[in-house]
Amino acid sequence: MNFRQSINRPTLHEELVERLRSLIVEDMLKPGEKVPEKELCETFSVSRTPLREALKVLASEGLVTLQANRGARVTDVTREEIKKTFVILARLEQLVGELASVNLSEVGRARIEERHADMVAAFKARGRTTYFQANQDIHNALLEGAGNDILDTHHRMLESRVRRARFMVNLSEERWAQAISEHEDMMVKLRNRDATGLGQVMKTHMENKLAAYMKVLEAEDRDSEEP
Amino acid sequence: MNFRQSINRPTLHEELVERLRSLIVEDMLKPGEKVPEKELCETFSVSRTPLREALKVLASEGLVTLQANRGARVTDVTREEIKKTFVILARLEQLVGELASVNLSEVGRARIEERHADMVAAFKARGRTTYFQANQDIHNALLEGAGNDILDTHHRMLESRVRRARFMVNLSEERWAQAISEHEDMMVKLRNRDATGLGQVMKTHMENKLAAYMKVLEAEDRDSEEP
DNA sequence: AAACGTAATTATGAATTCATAATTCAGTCA
DNA sequence: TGACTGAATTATGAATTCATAATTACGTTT
Repeated sequence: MNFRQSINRPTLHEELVERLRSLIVEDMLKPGEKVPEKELCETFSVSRTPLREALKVLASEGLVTLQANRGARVTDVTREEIKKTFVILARLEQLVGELASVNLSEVGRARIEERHADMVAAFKARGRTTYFQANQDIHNALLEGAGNDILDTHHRMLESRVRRARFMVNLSEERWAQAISEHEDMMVKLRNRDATGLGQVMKTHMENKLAAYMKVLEAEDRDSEEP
Repeated sequence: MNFRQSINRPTLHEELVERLRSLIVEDMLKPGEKVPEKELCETFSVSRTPLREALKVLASEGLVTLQANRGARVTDVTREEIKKTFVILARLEQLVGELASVNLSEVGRARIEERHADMVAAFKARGRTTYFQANQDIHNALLEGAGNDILDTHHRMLESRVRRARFMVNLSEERWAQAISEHEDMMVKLRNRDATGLGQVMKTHMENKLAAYMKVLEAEDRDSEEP
């Protein structure tokens, strides 16, 4: 039995970090927008102290930007920063692949295979939400399977900064098909416990995501130039 | 002229994050030790609010561990966690090498060559402090030269957790010579702007540091078994 | 004397208060 | 009318206060 559950009452600021992170990642709070302490205190019915503590933590993660005496703003992640983040994420994903190949249990692998099937089905039915969810589950399972919690922490930090970008990318039908093919490849490598192979595929997978994202942005740029 | 200096007065909590981080990294506050808010407030003559904000930030970096209603303790980094951190650092170093090869200016490279010469001289004179400083400068210069500030941030976070370990490692004369040789190799690769090569060497450099560290620990274990 | 239970003390999480920097807005003058 | 000045307002950083959880100290019981 797990006694932790009953005892573990998280502190306010911990909960607030989660809630605020969600608000930002889910795009309820838009980039560049100022984060009004007062208003948020009312919505969450807490005082400013724990809220400000939470903002400090989010700032250290880079999700919000603090200016002395001018409060917090949702960090407006520039295109350049997104590139920089993806480059790092690609390497971390590679490491995740290598570690998961070795450390993931057979049970864990089987579970991933299941979710992979769900994902392919969602692709065929063009069910984006279901697809995103399955995709997320697979990546999380691999991350967990890698058995390196510190890697997990930093991966999550980096990913939260570019989450919006990742949503945009898969809008393209072409990229979607490519992503599925890459995932098929990942499953093959995972079945064979091919550490180097899985690492390589996952690195490329991420690099292709960046490339697709940049392509989308460039298309947008062209559109806005000639109205 | 730089006007920033005069205007930029960092907030208390920002300064405290720096001060506390130093205390932990420089081993003034030992792992496992509880961080007494009251005492620190007096030494820094600030109130608890900014100090606690700083602790929250350090906790999100993993340098301290918070327990609800039980305050903060300096995180006692286990051997396992040190391994996990080094594994990640090795990959980030590899990326640093690849990026620096491409992005570092010739002026920057020349400066690193100078510091490298200082480091070799320090090695020959067995000047550990000078060696450590030059070594640190080289790694920082490469990190900066990579031109990816997000990489920089995460690298620093990870490094601060294992700083003590890195100091221990270079105590061995054998490892010291090996490290110098690896650094020579790095300089060659950097001169040739061999991105893949420099990345590879830096990855291996870090992996060897871990190996040396583990060797030291195992020797200690043997010693403690048979007193 | 050891172990348990309870009261006193201390430390911590969170709310509130206070001082000051930033912003807004009204009034003035060109 | 529009730009500037300065007072009023608001928002923020930090200190203080308050309520409660955790720890310690003490006394009781066996």
